[in-house]
Amino acid sequence: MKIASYNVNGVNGRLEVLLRWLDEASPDVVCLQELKAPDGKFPAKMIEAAGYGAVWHGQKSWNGVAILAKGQEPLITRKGLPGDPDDSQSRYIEAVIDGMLIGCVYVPNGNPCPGPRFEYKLNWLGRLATYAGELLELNVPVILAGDFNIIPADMDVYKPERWVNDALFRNEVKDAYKRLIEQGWTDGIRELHPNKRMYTFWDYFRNSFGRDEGLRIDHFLLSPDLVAKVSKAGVDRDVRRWQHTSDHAPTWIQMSQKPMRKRKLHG
DNA sequence: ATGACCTCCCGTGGAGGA
Repeated sequence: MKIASYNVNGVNGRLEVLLRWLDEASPDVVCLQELKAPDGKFPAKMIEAAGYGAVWHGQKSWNGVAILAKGQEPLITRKGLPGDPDDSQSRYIEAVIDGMLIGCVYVPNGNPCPGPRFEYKLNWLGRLATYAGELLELNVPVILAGDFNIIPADMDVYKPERWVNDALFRNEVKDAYKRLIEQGWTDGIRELHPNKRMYTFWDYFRNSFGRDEGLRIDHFLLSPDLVAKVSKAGVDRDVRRWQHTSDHAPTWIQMSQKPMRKRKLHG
């Protein structure tokens, strides 16, 4: 079972790229971020024609997240990150697929830093930590996948010294990621590739992709019972080369088997 | 380097992205 995350940077503007990638990569589950479309403009019919059921949480112009499942309808369990009823940004959606809880995450960018946008990011990450802790207590298989807008370590950025004051690499943000790991989540990509550069984003400027000046900011956080089941992980870098492509590349993990529908932990 | 490059919007440049 292959589970992917892809910040499409406009689901309608990139629809051709998305559909081609779905056809070629054939992921079982896809978490999409940055739809940049309101609910009524989500291209559900084209995605269905490609063989995928979908649930989505859109927003005009910005943000927006969706979960796709091959050959089935995801069972939606949540729209929006809990913890602030005044937060109107569409950055979280969650669904059950094959007995697994899939949380699709789009963490705020946070730039410029310092400033209100950075404060919003830190606040959002605090709410995510609270909610992620509740998810772990359920003792069911959970994956939090998406664009975290966090560069976890020096290895995850081409020139760390250039990014020290950026909202993606500030200590407060790296610490927020570490807190999630300390809760018991495992970084699925790093679990399989502990020493490899695994960039998932290259900006449009300066021929960043051609020079491989990238960032690893798209992540899979696995609940403890899923860690032993991850057999492969990778980045579909070729997609970043395509015409009219997103600045992110699709990123994925492969589970060696379907997890049990229910699992009881003892002790 | 307030840069570049790309999306969206009802726009004909601005905001947001990372």
